[in-house]
Formats: sequence, structure tokens, C-alpha cells
Amino acid sequence: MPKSSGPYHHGDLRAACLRAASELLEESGSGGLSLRAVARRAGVSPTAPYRHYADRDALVSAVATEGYRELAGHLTTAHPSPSAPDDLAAVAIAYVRFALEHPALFRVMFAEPCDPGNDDRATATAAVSEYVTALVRRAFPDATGPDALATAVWALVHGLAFLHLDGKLDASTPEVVADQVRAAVHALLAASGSGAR
Amino acid sequence: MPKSSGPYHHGDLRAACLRAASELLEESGSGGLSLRAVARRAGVSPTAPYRHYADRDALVSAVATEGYRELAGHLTTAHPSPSAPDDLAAVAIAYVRFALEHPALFRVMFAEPCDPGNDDRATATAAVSEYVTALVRRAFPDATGPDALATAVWALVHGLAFLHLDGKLDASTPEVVADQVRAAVHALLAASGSGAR
DNA sequence: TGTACATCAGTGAACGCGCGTTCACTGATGTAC
DNA sequence: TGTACATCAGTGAACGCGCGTTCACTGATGTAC
Repeated sequence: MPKSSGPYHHGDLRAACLRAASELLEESGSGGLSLRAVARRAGVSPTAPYRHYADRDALVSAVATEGYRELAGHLTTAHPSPSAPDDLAAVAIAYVRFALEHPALFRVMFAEPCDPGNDDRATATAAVSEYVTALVRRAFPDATGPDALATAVWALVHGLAFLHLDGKLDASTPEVVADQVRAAVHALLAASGSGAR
Repeated sequence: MPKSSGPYHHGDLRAACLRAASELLEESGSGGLSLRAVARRAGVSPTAPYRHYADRDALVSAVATEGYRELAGHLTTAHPSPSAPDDLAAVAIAYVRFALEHPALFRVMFAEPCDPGNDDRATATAAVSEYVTALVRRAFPDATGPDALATAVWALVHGLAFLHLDGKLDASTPEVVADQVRAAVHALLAASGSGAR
């Protein structure tokens, strides 16, 4: 059972590549994410990753997929089944925080054109989208056009994440960011409350 | 006076580079935006652009700056001084449409980490931000926390733009997109209306 | 328990590519007299 | 109006680089008997 070092068969190069890729992403941005750099960091020959990923795009898609899963986990950890506006705000804050903590990963997940034929990736993306929709539907069963509202919520939070990421808003402290997100979500939800029924 | 072809001094290579860069961006995405490709398209030697741009980053920043100006123009064309919710929705729709019409440019403007020391670029960015803020302030002079509301509006629209760009929402026809944007903006504005005073 | 063999993971040399950037240059433009 | 010269825009060869990907290979693992 290969554990750490050792000129073994490495054990789990697939996972090691994924980990190396995330690290590179955070350290050097998406420009630093090359197959060769990943192999280097995993301590393996430049061509070894081809054993596990068909090409560079496959690696990038795998990284993005993993990112979606992490994001989903992050959100459910923030609140397993939010229904009150405050719960929802907490989830929104977690979303934005995730973006700020993993900026390059977040950008790859959303801003990188990538082959849409990748099933795993499509599934993981849909999972986040469905999580948000279900959440809004649960919180506002009476809202007219719950899907439209879900879209608006997602867009609002997503936009906040990106504007923060690009330094367009004040992100000096996590508290400032959290307050901003909370205020925005409440504004939107008050609207849907008055609009329902 | 050099007009079109001819082995002249070219006339205005600076502008030609900018134009070539935009075209490349739309055709091949941000990956295709290299100094050499720009020079090639402008019909000039690979090093000629260095006469006008210190390095690749300077070119990219110039492209982004130009993009901000175009976006600002697009918005004011949609409505010169919006105040009613419907006016604002029209501006929001123009914002999203701009993103969908110039996807790669929009990504470079917002999603590309770029040197923040570029004054022109910072100014052009601030202009968009101030346009949105002023617009919301004019539309809702009574709103509590107009800046927070402006942030929410911008984030909502920006998020819609990005989600559409990444194929996360239905963008099959311009009408579908417009309806979605309008609905989302109205939801948010209804909230601010009830929250004001 | 031991041997033979297929399978599979990782190696290492090599390829061609486009890139950013440097450098010394050339040829056109515009100014001073 | 004509010449001399400085300025400036564009040239073209060259550099070193890291990249993605190919290929034939080697060495470890696991299975069949």
C-alpha cells in the first residue's frame, strides 16, 4: 500500500494531479495550469498524467467538476436546508466566500469556455443550479414564478462574487463582504415576499 | 495622408492593433489574443506593436479600457437618463446583451487579472460603476442605502450576464433573455420601493 | 507455494509550435535653415 | 524652393521558453495455473 514517497507506481496519480492542479491554480492563476506543471508538481514525468486524462481539457474539466462539488458542499455546510431569509443569506455569504477563497478555481468553473460534452462536469454544474432552485422553492412556496426568482437570487449572488473577485467592490474584510451580501439578498427577498400570492 | 493599403507608415497602427485585438478576441477567445497575432492581423511585423504598447499586458489593458467605454456608450444609448423601473430594466437588458454580443471581450474586461496600475483602465471601470450608482440614485432618491441598492442592481445584472455567458441559463433567443432580465430587475426594485421611506 | 504471463502505470527522448521580447537596422516624415 | 539632418515608425532575424502531444520503452502489479 503506497503511502507517501517511494518510487512506486505512485498509488493515486489521478487524485494527485487534481490536487496539484488546484494548488497551481491558486498560486499562479489559470495561466499556470498546464499538464506539464501539474506533472512536475506531482513529482512525475510530463507524460504520466496522460494515463488518467485524455488531454489538457479533460484535466481542466475535472478540476472544474471537483470545484462544483466543493462549492455544493460548502453551501450545504453553511445551511443544510435553508428556508428563512436569514438562512438563505448565510448560504449566499458562503457562496461569495468560496469565490474569494478560491478565485482562480472559481474563474475556471465559470469563466473558462470548456468542452460541454463532459458529462461529469455538466452533472456537477446542474447540481449547484438545482440546489439553488430547490432552496428558493422551499423558502418561498407561494412565490409567483419560483424559477425566475431562483434565477434572480443566483444571479445576484453570482454577480456579487464576481464583482468582489475583480476588486470592483469593497472586500477589505470578510465582515464587510458578508454585510453587503446579506443586504442584497434581503432586498431581493422582500420583493418576492410582497410579490407572492 | 495614408488611407487604406500601401506600404506606408501605416497611419494609425495603435487603433489598428486595438481593432485587430477585438476581432481576434471574438473569433478565438482570450487564448487567441497574442501580440504576434495582433501584428499579423494588422499586416505588420511582429514587433511593430511595441512602438505603441509597452508589452502584452498594456495591449490587453487597452482592449479592456476600450471595452468599458463601449459598454458605457451602449448603456447610455439604451436610455440616456433612466429613472422609472422600466427604463432601468432597459439598461440592464443592454448590459446583458453587450456581454452576449462580445463574450470574450466581456470576460477580458472582468475576468482577467490585469495590472491595476493602469490609470486609463481604472478610470474607465470607475465610469461604469458611477454610471450605475448615479442611475439608481436618480431613480430612487428616497431609498435607504442607495449605494447598497446600486451594488445589488449591478451585481444582479452582472450575474445574469455571466450566467448567460456560461450557458447556465436559457439564452436561446434575445427575447427570452430580455424577459428574464426584466423580471429580475423588477423583483429587486419592488423591494427597494417598499423598503424606502 | 511458485512460476509464466498479461496488464497497466509511469518513463524519457523527441517533435513542432507559437509565444514574448531583444536588437540593430532601414526607410519615411517632418523640421531648420 | 531646396538641402541636411533629426526623429520616429516599422522591419526582420534571432533568442530562449514552456507548452501539448507522440512514441517506443520499462518496470511493477496482479492473475492463472
